[in-house]
Amino acid sequence: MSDKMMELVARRFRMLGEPFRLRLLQQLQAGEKTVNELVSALDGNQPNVSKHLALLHDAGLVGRRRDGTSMLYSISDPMVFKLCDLVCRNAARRSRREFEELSGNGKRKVKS
Amino acid sequence: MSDKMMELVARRFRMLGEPFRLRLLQQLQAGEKTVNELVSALDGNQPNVSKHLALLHDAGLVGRRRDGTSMLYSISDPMVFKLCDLVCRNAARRSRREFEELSGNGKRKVKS
DNA sequence: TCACTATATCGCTATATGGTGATATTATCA
DNA sequence: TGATAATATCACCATATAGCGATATAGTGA
Repeated sequence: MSDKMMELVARRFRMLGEPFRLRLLQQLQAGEKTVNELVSALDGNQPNVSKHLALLHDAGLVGRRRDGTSMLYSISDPMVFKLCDLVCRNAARRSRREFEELSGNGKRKVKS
Repeated sequence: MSDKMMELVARRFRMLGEPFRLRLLQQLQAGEKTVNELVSALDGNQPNVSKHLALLHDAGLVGRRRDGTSMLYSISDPMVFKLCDLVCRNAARRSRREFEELSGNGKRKVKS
C-alpha cells in the first residue's frame, strides 16, 4: 500500500476516533437532522457541533442540504456503520473472552 | 450503544489513525518481527518504534514473545486488516467516482 | 560480575486538535 | 432595510500525543 493511501486510511480512522463524532453519526443514523436538533440531542454547544459536522462533511462521511435557515445533515457513507459493527463485535468478543479467563481462573481442567 | 462502548470504539479507531502504526501492522502482516527489524524496515528510531508497539500491544492488536534479548511482535487481531480493507476499498471507490465526475465534466448526456 | 545487545522508559518539545465564547454569515420575514 | 433565527467561523486556551535524545532495564555470554 502506498504512503499516500496509508495516510488517507489513517485520516479516515482518525475521523472516527472521536466519541463525539461517533455520537453525531449515531444520531444521523435515524435520518437527517438539523444542527440545532443535534445540539439538543447531544450535550454539546453549537460551535462545537458545527465544527465536527464540518469535519465529517469534509471527510465525505456526511452530506448536507439547506432548508430555510436550517442545515440538514445526513449520513452519506454507510460504510461507517460496517466499520463500527466490526469493531463492536470484536470488542464484545474480546471482553467475553477476558471475562471467561477471569472467571475460569487458573485454567481449571475441564474433562476433555 | 453505551457511552463506554462508544469510547472503546473511538479508542480503537484512534489506534489505527496513525500512519506509522499502520505501517508497523503492515510489516507484521508478513509474520512476526523483532523491534530492530521494524526499526530497519521503517524509517523510525528505536524508542519511537517501541512506544508505538507498546501502544498496539496495550490495545490488544499485537502480541509479543521474547527470544533471547529480542522481542518478537506479531499481529494478534486480524480484524485490523478487515477494517483497512473496508476503508481502502471505500477510498478507491470514492476516488474513482471523483475521477469520473471530473473527466465526464458537466454530466455529458450519454444515450440512455 | 562485567561487557554487550536489544528493548523499554523517561523527560522534553512541538504540534495537532477539541472545547468554547465572541463574532460573522446566511436566510427569512415584516 | 432592519430584526431575528440558524449556522459557520474566528481566536484562544488546554490537552493529548508524536518524535527524539538520554537513560534504564532485561537477557546473554565470557
